[in-house]
Amino acid sequence: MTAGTKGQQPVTSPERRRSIRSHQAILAATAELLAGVGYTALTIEGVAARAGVGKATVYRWWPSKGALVIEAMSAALAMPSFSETGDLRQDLLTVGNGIVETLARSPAGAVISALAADLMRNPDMAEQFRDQVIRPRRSAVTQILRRAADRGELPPDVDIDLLLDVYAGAVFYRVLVSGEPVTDLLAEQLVSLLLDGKAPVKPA
Amino acid sequence: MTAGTKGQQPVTSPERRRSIRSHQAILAATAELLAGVGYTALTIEGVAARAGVGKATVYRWWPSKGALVIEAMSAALAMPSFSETGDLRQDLLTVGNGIVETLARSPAGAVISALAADLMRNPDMAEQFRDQVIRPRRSAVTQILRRAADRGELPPDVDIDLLLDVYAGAVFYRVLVSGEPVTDLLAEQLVSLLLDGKAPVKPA
Amino acid sequence: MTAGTKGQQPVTSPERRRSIRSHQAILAATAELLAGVGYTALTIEGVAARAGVGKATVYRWWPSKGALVIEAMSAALAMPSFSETGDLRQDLLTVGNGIVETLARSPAGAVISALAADLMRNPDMAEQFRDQVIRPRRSAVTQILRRAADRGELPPDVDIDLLLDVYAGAVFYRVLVSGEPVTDLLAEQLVSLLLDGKAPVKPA
Amino acid sequence: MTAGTKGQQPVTSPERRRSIRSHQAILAATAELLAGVGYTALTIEGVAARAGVGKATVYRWWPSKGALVIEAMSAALAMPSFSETGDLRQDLLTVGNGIVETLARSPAGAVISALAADLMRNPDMAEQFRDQVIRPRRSAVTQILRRAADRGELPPDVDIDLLLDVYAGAVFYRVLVSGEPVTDLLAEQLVSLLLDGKAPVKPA
DNA sequence: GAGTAAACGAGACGGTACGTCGAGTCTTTTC
DNA sequence: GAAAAGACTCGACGTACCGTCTCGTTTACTC
Repeated sequence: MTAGTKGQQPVTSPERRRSIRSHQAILAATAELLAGVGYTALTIEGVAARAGVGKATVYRWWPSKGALVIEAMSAALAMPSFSETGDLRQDLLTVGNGIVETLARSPAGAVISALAADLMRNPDMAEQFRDQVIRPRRSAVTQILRRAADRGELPPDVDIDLLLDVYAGAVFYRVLVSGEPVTDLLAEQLVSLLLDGKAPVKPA
Repeated sequence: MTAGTKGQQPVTSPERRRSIRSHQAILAATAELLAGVGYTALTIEGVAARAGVGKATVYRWWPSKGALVIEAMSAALAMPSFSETGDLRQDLLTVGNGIVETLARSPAGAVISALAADLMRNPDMAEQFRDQVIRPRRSAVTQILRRAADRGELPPDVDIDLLLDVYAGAVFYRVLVSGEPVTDLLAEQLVSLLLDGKAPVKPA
Repeated sequence: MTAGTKGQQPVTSPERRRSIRSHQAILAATAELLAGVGYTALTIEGVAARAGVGKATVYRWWPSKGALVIEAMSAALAMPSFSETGDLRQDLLTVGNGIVETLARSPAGAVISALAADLMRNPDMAEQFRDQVIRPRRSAVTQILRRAADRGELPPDVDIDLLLDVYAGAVFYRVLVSGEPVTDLLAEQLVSLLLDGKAPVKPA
Repeated sequence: MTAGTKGQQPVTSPERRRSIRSHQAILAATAELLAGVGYTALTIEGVAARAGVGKATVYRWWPSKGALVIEAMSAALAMPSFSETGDLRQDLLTVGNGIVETLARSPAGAVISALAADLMRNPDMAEQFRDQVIRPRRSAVTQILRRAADRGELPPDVDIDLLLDVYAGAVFYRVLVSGEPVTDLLAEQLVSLLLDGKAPVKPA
């Protein structure tokens, strides 16, 4: 089960980890199974078996399936590739397409959705998720916007977090809830909304 | 498991349902357990027991836990209360606060998050969810915006669906992923963005 | 379950049976399923389905699976073929081989074994079984012995029932419990024991 | 279902059994339930519950209800008490009454009857049954007869197995099939038949 | 020949048990 | 002396039948 996170940190400090090999085999097995069968069908038992490891070894280092998956995902998920052009609109489009790509087309989107339930009920896990997955990726993008604000392309007091939440949220919601197709157009419409203040209009 | 939606409709037409009492007891039990223990910890076995019904009776009419929960939720979840003032900004704020309320503060938000994983992997269930939960609620709001567009308060070719996706998505994403607090301010910022085209700024 | 025989007779007298066709379809289906899947795997549900009949119709006329099977068996099982030669030894051998044939080689043996458990716990069923299956077949053989006793080939006060029990019992026990092979030799040894009073010896 | 004995041995060698306590609790619970509710009404679920053990633990070590019951029975059933007097007739009578007692009056008879169906369809189980239940008890009796044959009280080439099958078979058959009462007289008649070669006669 | 009562097919119902799976804990064995 | 192996208790899974119980819908016997 997902809960039971009483012992939320590894009981022993990571340095004590004897078998780095086991540790990595577990993460690798997790990543493979995530890609293969998805989050829900992934079991600790299966991870242990595939990693050639006892279940207890998994439980020693990770308190829950979610925690394990988050760590595996953060190791496997590519960081967004910087390619800052200095043109805010262009950069934002690139970023947006990256978001679309990750959430709507890669397996990561499905995994994040599946994590959602656990994240809501488990603040520790939510914190870990933000720490290891969201923040590193966001901060790269935040830099871009920060610099654009400094250049005057955005209001100096722009709420970058909100701006990104709007951006990612729209994509996420489409994929998850409304089920509308997510196309490249979406990124364009969103950039137009955020930069030009144009309420989104249907394409001609 | 959650999936397995091969037979997505009740095998027999609903008219054959003999015991309306059972049927409703099951939905009621589901709603109670959702509120009590949440989606993940809800089991068909528990629903059947609480409803005083055989497990087979549940399985006869609903193909999966998700389908059952969606139906129970759509029955239990209040429709947004209209209070159209004719002032678009005001109406949109009201709508927005309703969304915030539902997603961030009521149990419904947690349930929807929990459903997310299933919705991604199961198109039938996603369709049912949109049909029974999203569309009825959205269409009410869509009317408001439609009329505002007719009045000229919005561009005539405004993409209402996208607009709503942006709105709800931002809230959803905050609650679920970024974990930022969701306050009344959020609705204001979003309305400001959507209507005035102002990139969101941090409050003074 | 096999029990639950509270209403052991058909509630209504057999003359009221409306559909002789149904009645016979049920017996036929039972016989087919007995031959096909055996007693244990035979279900009332399966019988009803194969007979194109509602389950209730089966329950209306037979109180239990066992009762149904006994009736089907008694209808299907051939009576021992008389071929009395007047020579007791010869006749007894023929009878013996018939018993061996029925119990050890035909499906009937397996069915009777399977019924055993029910017969022990259910006197009504045991009585029905003796009435419909055992007695008719035994009485034919009893006649033969009776006549042999009259001719003086057996003591006039011979306990025919015990004699037959010994005969059939030995076969039955071999098949069922000790698992020794049951060959034609067995009948010979038993006849020799019963007629000549020779303790059985191993064949040369 | 009763069958399904594909994996007839415990998958792991018995030495791996961790909890001897569990193992014995299961056998004890089985014996109690056998005595209490009988074979047919005995369920693995019930055994597990009464033993305070998970169902899976039962299934881990025994492939079927039958196998479990056989082991429990062989542990619980008393061995025949030797009291060899050296007088064959007397010893045989004692043995016979023991058989009558066990098959016709103790619960063991009912259990064996109930096992019959499974034994017929499942050679592995039949073998286990003979190994653990029949053979140990028979060999004791076989010794007696063997010695009597050595003393010349029986033909040297007497077929002891058949002799015992006749003996036990007659009792078994009476109890199970013909339903005639099983009295002490039966043992006498059978001994008389086997030793004196007297066809059984009705008592005066 | 119409009216009526039952028996009928169909199958939903509340249940019980099935045999399997995975969770998370605990113990034994191995390196 | 950690970690592999895996047995353990527990609880839910989804399925199969049980025997009972409506449902309409045929019959086949009255009148």
